[in-house]
Amino acid sequence: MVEEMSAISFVVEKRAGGSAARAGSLMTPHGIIRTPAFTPVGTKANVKGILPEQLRALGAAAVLANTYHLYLQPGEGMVQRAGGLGKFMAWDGPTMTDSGGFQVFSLGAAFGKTISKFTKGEVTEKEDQLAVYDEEVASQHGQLAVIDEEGVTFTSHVDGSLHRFTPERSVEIQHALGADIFFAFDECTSPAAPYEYQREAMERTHRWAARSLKAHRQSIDARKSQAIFGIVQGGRYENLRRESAREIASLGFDGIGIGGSFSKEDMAGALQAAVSELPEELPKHFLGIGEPGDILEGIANGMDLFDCVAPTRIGRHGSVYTRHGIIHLRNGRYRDDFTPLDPENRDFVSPYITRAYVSHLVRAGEMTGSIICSMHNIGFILELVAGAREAILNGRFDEYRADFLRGYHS
RNA sequence: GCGUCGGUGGCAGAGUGGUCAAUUGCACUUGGCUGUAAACCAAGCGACUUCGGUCUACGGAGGUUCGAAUCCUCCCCGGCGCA
Repeated sequence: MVEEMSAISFVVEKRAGGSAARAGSLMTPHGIIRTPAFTPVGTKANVKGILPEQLRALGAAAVLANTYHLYLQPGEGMVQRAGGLGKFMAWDGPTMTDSGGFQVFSLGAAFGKTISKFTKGEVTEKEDQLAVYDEEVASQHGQLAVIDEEGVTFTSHVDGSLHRFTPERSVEIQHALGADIFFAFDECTSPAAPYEYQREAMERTHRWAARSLKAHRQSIDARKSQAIFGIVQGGRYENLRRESAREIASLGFDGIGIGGSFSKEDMAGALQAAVSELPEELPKHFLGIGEPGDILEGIANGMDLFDCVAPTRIGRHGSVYTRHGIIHLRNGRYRDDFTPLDPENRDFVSPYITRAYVSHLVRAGEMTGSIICSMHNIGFILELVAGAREAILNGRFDEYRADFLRGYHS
């Protein structure tokens, strides 16, 4: 076997005693990411409402952007001419790009429906029927993405034009975007899809993974400056997760992404099954996760990297994380609440800004309210994850996690 | 004083004889949001209810009618015009 060069390197520095949690360092061409780490999502080359220097001040190490969105607007060529994603958005730290695989889901099976990455309880029969990709269903229900063996055909949500992604095309675009780490093109399935479909999609994702990797290896330049992560799928089924992990691990990626959908109850099991089949030394990214509790769950199961839109989305919509759970600033009770956003949080936003003030801004539709909440939430999650890393290094992660959860659900 | 137009739920503003407890927007209340079609989406928003309804409501008081937010009379209030 030929020695494969990689643009990144990862070392595990400390393993927790009671769980699979570990602390490490991920060296990238644009700096070190101390793990576990949370990377804020900057889909269209910006973290909504937040400037790069503010991100840095909040403690973010890296930013994750999106291939599909940047391809449509402003086009990967524009980003390339700017000198790559980081230069383009004036972020000098590490960058990552998602492959567009999530849009196969969000513009496909999930289009026009209420289903998300997570199921809560049973899925209705109607949702179940619509949870797989089918050209006929697509035309009937207005889906913007239709899948086949070779790739995915998208209708642009921006202007309705028709586009085609294949694994090779996704890699080509991601090379132009130039992030330090990017993902193989995959199919993120609906949690409502039945077992048979999860298997079919997973196997297709494996074929796409091999094609993505092959396409990446054909570019000597890209291999010097960019790393590629393969994505494990398999939905909420442990046997599929195990099988997928084995297959993706065998291909020789620089790192692993755990993708797809779960039901809340089965997440830990699916994760454990996948991790048990993955090489210890590879960095592992839990795609699209998440909520504080889910991040801690991920860390406990050996995840090193996380990304999620939740901090900025719920923040923009007027909700913030606190040590005692999420609060909705739109609620009437906060109009006269002159306490800080989260009295127990140390980030630079919450100690100085009152709930009453943010409540006013949010009610008045002022973007500053959304920005404050987004900044606070990103700061909160970054602090949570940084605290987890500290705890792992000090050998008391389990205690840290238990303490946090006790407060969060009180 | 005369003429004229108008007074509808927190606000704006539809409706002009039954299908009106009253369209719609905003405000308000509460949910939701996990690799961002999302500064978004959903539900509720007179009172009581055995959930079938019952009662009180469209400036006020009378009246016409089987039936009135809608038609008539008087009164009160406001805009505009003329004295």
